[in-house]
Amino acid sequence: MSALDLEGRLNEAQLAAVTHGEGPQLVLAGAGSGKTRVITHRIGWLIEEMGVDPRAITAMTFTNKAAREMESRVETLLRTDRLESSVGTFHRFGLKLLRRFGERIELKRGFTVFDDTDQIALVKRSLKDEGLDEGSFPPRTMLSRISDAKSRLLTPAAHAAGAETFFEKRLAQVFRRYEHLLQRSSAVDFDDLIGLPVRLLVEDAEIGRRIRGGLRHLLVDEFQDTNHAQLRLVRELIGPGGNITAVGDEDQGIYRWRGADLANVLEFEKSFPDAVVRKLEQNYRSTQTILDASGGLIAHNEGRRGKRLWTDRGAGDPLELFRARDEIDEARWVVRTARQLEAEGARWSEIGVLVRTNAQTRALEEELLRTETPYTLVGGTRFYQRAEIRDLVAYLRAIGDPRDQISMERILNQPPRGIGRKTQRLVATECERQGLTLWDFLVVDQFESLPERSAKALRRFRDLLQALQGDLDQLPLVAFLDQLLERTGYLGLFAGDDEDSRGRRENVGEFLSAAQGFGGESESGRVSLTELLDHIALVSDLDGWKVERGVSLMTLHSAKGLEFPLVFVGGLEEGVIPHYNAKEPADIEEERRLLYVGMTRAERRLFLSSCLRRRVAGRFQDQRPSPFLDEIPSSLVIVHDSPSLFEGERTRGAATFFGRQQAPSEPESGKLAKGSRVRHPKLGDGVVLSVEGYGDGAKLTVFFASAGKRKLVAKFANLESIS
DNA sequence: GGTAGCACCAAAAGC
DNA sequence: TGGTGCTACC
Repeated sequence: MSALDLEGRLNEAQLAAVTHGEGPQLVLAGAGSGKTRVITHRIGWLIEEMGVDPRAITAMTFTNKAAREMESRVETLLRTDRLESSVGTFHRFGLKLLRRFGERIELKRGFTVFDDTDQIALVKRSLKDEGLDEGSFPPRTMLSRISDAKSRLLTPAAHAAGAETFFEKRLAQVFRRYEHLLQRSSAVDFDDLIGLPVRLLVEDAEIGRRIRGGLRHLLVDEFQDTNHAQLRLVRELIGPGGNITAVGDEDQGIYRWRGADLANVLEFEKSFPDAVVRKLEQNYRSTQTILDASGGLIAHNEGRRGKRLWTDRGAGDPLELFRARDEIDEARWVVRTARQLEAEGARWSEIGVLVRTNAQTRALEEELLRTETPYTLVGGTRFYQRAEIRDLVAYLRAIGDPRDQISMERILNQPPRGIGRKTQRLVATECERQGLTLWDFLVVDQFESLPERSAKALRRFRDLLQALQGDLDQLPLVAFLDQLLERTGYLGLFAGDDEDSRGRRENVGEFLSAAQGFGGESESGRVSLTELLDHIALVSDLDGWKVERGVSLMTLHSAKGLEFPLVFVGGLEEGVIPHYNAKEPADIEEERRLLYVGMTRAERRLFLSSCLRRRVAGRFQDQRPSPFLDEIPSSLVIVHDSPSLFEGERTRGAATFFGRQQAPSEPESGKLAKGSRVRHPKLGDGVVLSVEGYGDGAKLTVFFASAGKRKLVAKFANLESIS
């Protein structure tokens, strides 16, 4: 029937979601159940079959990557190369509205978007202004509390009203100051990109009508990651009975600490009373064994609507759990196993190694390097966070908008130009006294209270910026950037021949080429500058990451949305996952979901590992197995104990420790159970590490003091049990 | 004004 | 253990 051949491409549940009529629907999409397929096909269906104006459709995601993927998939589906619907992140959507209508809520034109580093700087400044010290009020904590308040759409006043404790009251003070400084810098933060559009929609009836009028269908991806403000934005846009398709999976909500509220999914009908709720339970990614193992785990969570994933791909191999002596032993096993899989035909890029914390990657990286195994560490230091890049961005912002205090201060003496700490302090008090911004102070040029030397340096700096402002109006962006480096002599900072300098020079070069894409030849740089800065603010490094570069090593958080045929999850220990900071039941549930997300990344095989002890913050610590291991059906897991557990004097303690848990999948094979001591006529005494199969045909892995690990078939090995 | 060395801290990270 | 931000010193 349809040009899109929906019936041929979709299963029944997907088809129902795609062809849903008017009104709200919630699609509970299990891991690997084809949720992107549903969203893209629904967009296609609305346009192609329902004749909806593409421009009246908006799809919101959380990451640029997801947005790009979604957009290109719809384009392929509709055989077009420029989709007219709007597909983008929440924040990009918000920013677009603010750039268009921001003046209606007193936003200055050309405002900047502050990222988290700027935010921290702003919090530190607020603390200073309020006379509070960073020791008792850690900026990071303060910021996350402020962000938390903002993501619940609280104003400083509303927040202050609810403040009772001493700390809360100080927090309210900092919050108020923070907002004030933000405004004075004519900047907005990420929370504002959601919160201010809500205000716009609520307070300005006319603009609200215009925005709503242009929007007929709204699709939201990863709904379990939305916070209160985002839910509110969505509701203001489309209304409680509107055409929203929200797709999400409460079992994959791992951003509670960032303000995400699972209730948005769990109690969806409260926000959208007539919503139709559908479940996608057929999985197209993993084996049934992997689904049952992860399903067994997640079933222990209370806060869920419940799903049971199934596949027609067959059972597949059991999971393997390796119990290592320490993280080095663990890393060796992971890498050895990975290399073995590669030797058997897997490609490096088909292997994903997932861990809870960044610190865990160290041992793994060392082992990967040692064995010359190709790998990519996903995440890590971000390009736009590097000092040299931040400096350049600060220049661009300060030139674009001299009121941006934070940026102005950053470049004031970078590279050094005679405006040192002392001068800066003098200038700051002077600004304060006269009630001027730094830039106004420079322009007014009343430097009487300053030493002549400083005054000269300040004038030189002001003239430099003014010259650059002129350049910006006359030159296209790229030429302007060259001019910027020229006039400031910035690269002089990295003139050296050492590796560090070279790297930084390269980064600057990379930044220039990234800027190439913005603005044509003829334009004045000013227009494209805003675009470039918006882009930088909204883009992260993870976006540029490609899979083809070897084994992927990353945290569980960054693994979300990815899949690998072969997956390792390391550090299944109490304190690692669940992390020791997770104390409340809700935190534990989130940790469980995190492991669930990791496990469900696997297509064919899943390997788990844990350590008996681990170096934490530089010292050894005894580790207990993660309680989550008990929640995975034991019949689906083969357990191996590290041979190194049975070496030397550690043998006893280790054996007792692990003796508690028997390898679950093996039927009793008489005396030859895992852990039992045996004697071989030639190889001498040993310990059974694992048993696969049963009876005479069972394959044993035995560790012999004389010969190391050996694989034997019970029938032929002639083993004698000893004790 | 620049920098070496030391104290301090260590969960995750999207936009 | 390693990375980072600040102080003390040159």
